[in-house]
Amino acid sequence: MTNKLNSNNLTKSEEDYLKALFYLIVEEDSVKVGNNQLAEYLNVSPASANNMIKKLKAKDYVISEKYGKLDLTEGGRLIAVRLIRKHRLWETFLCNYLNFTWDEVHEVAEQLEHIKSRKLIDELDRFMDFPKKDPHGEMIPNADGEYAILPKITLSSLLEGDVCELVAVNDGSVNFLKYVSEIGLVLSSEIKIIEIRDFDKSIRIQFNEGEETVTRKFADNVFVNKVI
Amino acid sequence: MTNKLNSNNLTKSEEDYLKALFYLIVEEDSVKVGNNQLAEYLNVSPASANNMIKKLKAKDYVISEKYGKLDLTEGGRLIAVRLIRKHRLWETFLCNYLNFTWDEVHEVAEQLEHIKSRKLIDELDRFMDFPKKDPHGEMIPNADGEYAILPKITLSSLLEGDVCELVAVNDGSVNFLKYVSEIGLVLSSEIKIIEIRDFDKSIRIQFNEGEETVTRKFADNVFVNKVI
DNA sequence: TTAATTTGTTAGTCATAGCTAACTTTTTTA
DNA sequence: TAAAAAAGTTAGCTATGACTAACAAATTAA
Ligand SMILES: [Mn+2]
Ligand SMILES: [Mn+2]
Ligand SMILES: [Mn+2]
Ligand SMILES: [Mn+2]
Repeated sequence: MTNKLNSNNLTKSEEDYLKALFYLIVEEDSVKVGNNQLAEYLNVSPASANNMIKKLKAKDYVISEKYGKLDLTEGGRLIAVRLIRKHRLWETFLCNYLNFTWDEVHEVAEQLEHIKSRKLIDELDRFMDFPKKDPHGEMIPNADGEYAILPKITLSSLLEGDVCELVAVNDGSVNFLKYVSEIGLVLSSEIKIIEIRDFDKSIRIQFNEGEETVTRKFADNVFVNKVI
Repeated sequence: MTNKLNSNNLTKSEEDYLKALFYLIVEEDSVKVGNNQLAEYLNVSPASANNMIKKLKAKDYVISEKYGKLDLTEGGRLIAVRLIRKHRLWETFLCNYLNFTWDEVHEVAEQLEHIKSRKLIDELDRFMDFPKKDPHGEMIPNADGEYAILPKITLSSLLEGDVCELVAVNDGSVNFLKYVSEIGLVLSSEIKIIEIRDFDKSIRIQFNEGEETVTRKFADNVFVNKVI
């Protein structure tokens, strides 16, 4: 019932809070992250988040002034990046070796990322020959916690006539991911913007498998590399 | 932070208690299992075990009368067997694909066995082509919870002149497992009993890689198949 | 610049899962 | 068969991490 094991001593909850903070601070472009924002992201009450932040401050993973915004210390950031590394490596393993589809992996990876064993994750990395990207196109941090964030240009930021390549999807809901695959899009699909309709800003796109009209909300969740 | 997911709803602790009960009742030959015995096995206080047993009885996984011995219901047994299946499949994966040695796998499998995903474990099973035994020679239950217990004859039960094959080791400590490999024994090694010394019941054995004298305690933890 | 709204904090409660100390029942031993 | 020992139970405590309700501070709008 005791639980020391490898490296750090954080609980699953503490880890999830640090990871959430990292996403809000680094991944999303929200400059300042507040307590209630964190609470909402994690689906907990503001009181719960406040409570946990207090603990993480005591452990020196988080900094903030009373009533002020939140920030991660270097230690906190490192734990978060390692979690993301584990999460993405597991997702890659599930997709590439265990017949999971890209919309099925997140839920299970959310559990697997908390397994404490340095050797496990480094060997898994080696076994897969050090993959660079996860099934959603996101970069996998390396064993030293180095984390390359890929430039995030959304499909919705392009103009009529532009051509781009699908590089990643916003690590989103099962619904969204299923939708993307169902219309025939996959990572590295080449997409041309045919028309942006004035009426509702919906976007007509063309790609290998045909043409589709997608909403702005859809396009906001698709990251691309502009080609033309 | 919520945690429903696949199949059952048991906590890690509840699962570990059911698995422990299963080992004590089925694997070991102790006919009757008591509360304090369970507590000792799990390194918790008798009060803690008693408390958990109460919960597991309420959930209909355990049966016992007040001050009486413990038993698993069919439901409790099934959960335990599924845990053992997961534990042993993960140990097999760690050994055969991730360069873990047989003394390193248990600790990590103890965590991995609690990951809740039917698909994950069945696909892992398929990926490894449905292995029958784990790295310690123990049988892996199949997806239906069918569990073949292999007959457990210990090396210590043999007589001078007998020849046997090492089929399994008692799922034991890192110290023991390291010792076994260091003297050169592996699963399916053929072992001949050269002499049982009267003085201290120590046993002189001969096998491929040479000769060794082992204690009775050692021989109690080695399961064999008598050949001659 | 005051009032309303949003954001953050505190206090107190609950469930889980440990613990110790004290007690009761059962079993063993003398 | 009575006393001692072992086994099992209960009560009451702790820590973690949720929650709600009430309150305080900061920000935004009137
Ligand atoms: Mn994910
Ligand atoms: Mn998680
Ligand atoms: Mn094991
Ligand atoms: Mn376990």
